[in-house]
Amino acid sequence: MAAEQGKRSKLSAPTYPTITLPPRPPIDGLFQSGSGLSPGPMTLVSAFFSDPDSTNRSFSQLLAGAMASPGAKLPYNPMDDSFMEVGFENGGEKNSGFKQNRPLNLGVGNSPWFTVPPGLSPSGLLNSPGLFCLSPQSPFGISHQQALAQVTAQAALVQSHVHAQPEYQTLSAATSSEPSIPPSSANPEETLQRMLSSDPQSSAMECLEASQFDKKSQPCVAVDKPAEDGYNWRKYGQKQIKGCEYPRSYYKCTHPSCPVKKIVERSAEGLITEIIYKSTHNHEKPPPNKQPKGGSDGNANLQGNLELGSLVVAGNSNNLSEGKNHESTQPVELPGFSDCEEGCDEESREERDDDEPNRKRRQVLNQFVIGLGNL
DNA sequence: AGCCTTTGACCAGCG
DNA sequence: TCGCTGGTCAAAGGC
Repeated sequence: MAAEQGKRSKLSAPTYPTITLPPRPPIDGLFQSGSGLSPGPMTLVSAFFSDPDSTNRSFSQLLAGAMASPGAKLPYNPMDDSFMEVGFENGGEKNSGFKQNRPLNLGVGNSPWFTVPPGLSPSGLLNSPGLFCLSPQSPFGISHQQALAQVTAQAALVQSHVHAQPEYQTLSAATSSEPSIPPSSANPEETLQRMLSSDPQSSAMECLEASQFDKKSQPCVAVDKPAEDGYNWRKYGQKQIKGCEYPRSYYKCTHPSCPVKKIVERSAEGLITEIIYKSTHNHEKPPPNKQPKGGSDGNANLQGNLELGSLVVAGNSNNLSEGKNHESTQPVELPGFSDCEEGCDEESREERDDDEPNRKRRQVLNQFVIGLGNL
């Protein structure tokens, strides 16, 4: 294992991408409440709506801002069949690789990131009752259908691109030649209209209506679902890692003879910061009726919140036929979810972590995203 | 009954 | 060689 750790460190040391944080004024205003407490997702959403800085920004604007922002991409995670927004910057020197890959400060950055958690499909996110229970027509200024359409369309773009490139396994960086998702139209509403016309999601509102009724009374609680990726996982171990407040969890794919494992790491705040995949699925995803119920996978039992940190993929589930060895792992950071920006070393990260307001901001936004994804 | 998580023990690599 | 550390095993219990 130390060997593995060593490998990871070597492989991910100085060259893997880091993140550039685009301006993020509207979100910052969200965290100005002086309570110091982390509100629940819905509380946060309410705060979002009532915040003076955000009242003039529609949800579509926020989405468009995220998508159009220079670092924003929606990399497709072949293991999870999901998309995440990822932004990169060119290789800031990092001193030791693996552990360097911490999420960027949420609150410190300035971009209205709207992040789809790993394993949570955009449609899943937007279909979630937690999002739709806000109101049929969101105060953001666009309908949930529109939001769904936009995210789904963006996701589809990435998916088609990634699927065309089976070698893709480490969530390409800006430093690579991989084309990124083109920014949304300068006019987000126009973009939405185009997407709506091409990507009808009529079921979304049906789901909304049903879920509103069925789950209205359910608490908006963030549960730990590291990656709802369509595969079934069995937790086979948990280890307290030195220097980490929270244990690292080890999962195996439950498919017979499938060698895939994943390691879920947490930040000091108990939030997931890294999901490391090892090896390659030698099977297709289980059919939907054999997948975990309720949008959960085998990890649903973990406690705590979901933070979107970095995703490390060792191996390529789409690259089944080639039987390549998948020793390499390459962490990929998600913008707005890392404690560390370019050139940030351990020392400066600790300094950031000491920044209590920023830490709380991160927690709040994390919960926001988590809430949307899990409700 | 089957599958899951939990958790302590064990093992191997590294300094 | 030894202690530390991380990864895995496997028994126990829960759902």
